[in-house]
Amino acid sequence: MSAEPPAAAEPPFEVRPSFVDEVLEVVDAIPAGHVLSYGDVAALLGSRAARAVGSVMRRYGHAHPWWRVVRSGGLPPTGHEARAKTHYEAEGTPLRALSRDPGYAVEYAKARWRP
DNA sequence: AAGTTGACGAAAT
DNA sequence: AATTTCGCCAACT
Repeated sequence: MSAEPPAAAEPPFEVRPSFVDEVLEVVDAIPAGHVLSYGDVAALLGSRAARAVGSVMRRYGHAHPWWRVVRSGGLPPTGHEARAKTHYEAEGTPLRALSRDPGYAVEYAKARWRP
């Protein structure tokens, strides 16, 4: 018998109908002076897709407080280091000087938003 | 339609 | 410590 066994295994997790909307909603909820990492945003959605969060932010984040989402360790978004620093100083986000890389980073342990 | 890329991240090498 | 590999999901080619 030849019938092909599709063996379609269903995902053990719920399928998110709109990952994009949920990402933007979380970002919009981060209070001024605080930050979340890309991975944290994904984790709040029950996912590990930190990269997908970055992809969403690049295309749709322009109308949202994109500077409140940082990389692991508090490094600002790639390609917008200087732009983000202006926002952090205006919001009083705790920063830390670095001797390398963009020259500064957010003090993630202090600035991290805990919902 | 299938593969590649990308504001990422942690673990393995 | 640096580079590579894998994971996740949307957008682009």
